[in-house]
Amino acid sequence: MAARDAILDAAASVMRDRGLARATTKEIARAAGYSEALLYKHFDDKQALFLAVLSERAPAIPGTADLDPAAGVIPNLERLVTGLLRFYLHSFPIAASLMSERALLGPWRAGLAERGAGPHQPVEQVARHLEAERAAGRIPSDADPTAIAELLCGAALQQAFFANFADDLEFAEAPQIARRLVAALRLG
Amino acid sequence: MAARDAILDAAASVMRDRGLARATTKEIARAAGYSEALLYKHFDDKQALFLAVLSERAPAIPGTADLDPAAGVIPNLERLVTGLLRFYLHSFPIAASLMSERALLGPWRAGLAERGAGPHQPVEQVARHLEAERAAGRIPSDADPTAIAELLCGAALQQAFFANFADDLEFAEAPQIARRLVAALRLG
DNA sequence: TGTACATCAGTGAACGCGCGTTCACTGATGTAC
DNA sequence: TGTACATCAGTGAACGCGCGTTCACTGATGTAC
Repeated sequence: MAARDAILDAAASVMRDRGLARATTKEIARAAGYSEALLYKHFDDKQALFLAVLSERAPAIPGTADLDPAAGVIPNLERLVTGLLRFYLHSFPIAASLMSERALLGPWRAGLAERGAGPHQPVEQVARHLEAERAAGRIPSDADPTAIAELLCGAALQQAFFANFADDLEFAEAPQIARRLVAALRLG
Repeated sequence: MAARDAILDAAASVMRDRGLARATTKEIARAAGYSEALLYKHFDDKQALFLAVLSERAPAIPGTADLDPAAGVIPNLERLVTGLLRFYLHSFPIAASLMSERALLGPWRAGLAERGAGPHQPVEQVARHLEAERAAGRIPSDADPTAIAELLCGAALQQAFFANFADDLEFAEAPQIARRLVAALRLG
């Protein structure tokens, strides 16, 4: 299935770099190094190809697995938020584009629901992390894990939007932004 | 200029309801009640029409003007965030769509810059409000106005994204969400 | 007052183009006897 | 071993369609004398 993978990779990169509107079958085939006709041997139609990209080429949500428990609450939160910034930077353009393609939004939502996923996932991940920290007495007992997760993920999403708007795909200042956002919560 | 206004209104509503991808000249003309040809008497081309919608039909950013100073810091912040939730709910789909139309992003950015506007505007507005509150000693002196504004605006943006994703354009729970987000900052 | 012309909002019908999709085909490789 | 056929990845060229855009035009209103 080398061709199928190449097509998915090409589609994902064209969607990211040129935008959903310019992600035509011609452009994707050219990027993949195959004919347009071959796309239709591997996918029923263009929409099926897009949905496959969405489900098989979605960037991984930064997890809490690789955090060092000894590092301290704040540095760990900062690392988590830095990961979120990078995650949203890459996934936002495509996810946002779907708002302009109502036809794709429904099937995408259904596909996510089937896999038990959805746009709330990062929030839930961060909220669970914060609950554990609170249970361990490392953040104030009156802190609201879900609301704080919503604030952090939301801010990360917005900063990713800014970076995309400014066409800054390096996003070198991600760690500083993470530090500033976490500090503002005054959890220490 | 009744026709021009009708066309702008129609374009804005089609962009919002059907998405940028379905906002064709035919669809817009039909919604406006005029011929497609007339669009080109009022706008050079489709892109010029879109840019005019973006600059002349952008929803107003909720200001601090109509806040009651006697109401207290927290309720006022809650009102501000409720306004932001509604603002992002309406402006997000179109702004996000532009990520899929790279050709429109550059001119749009230029147009915003010319008017001294941009996606940072809500953040700056909220940050200025918080600065005033801090200066008046109504929130802790170690609170970071800009970072808190980024958290609140970001969270509002993300909740608007969720609502659009779920196709919930009523967004009845906006005030509760605002209350939860503001409370999590523990500024009281 | 009538008349001749200018202006202007607005349109129906056509244009070329690029899109997604399909079709009939090729050529290499596998397989049965 | 050769031979006949099946399978399979892949393609060039065409298809119809809907898009943005333009064109030649109409009919109402204004204006000069």
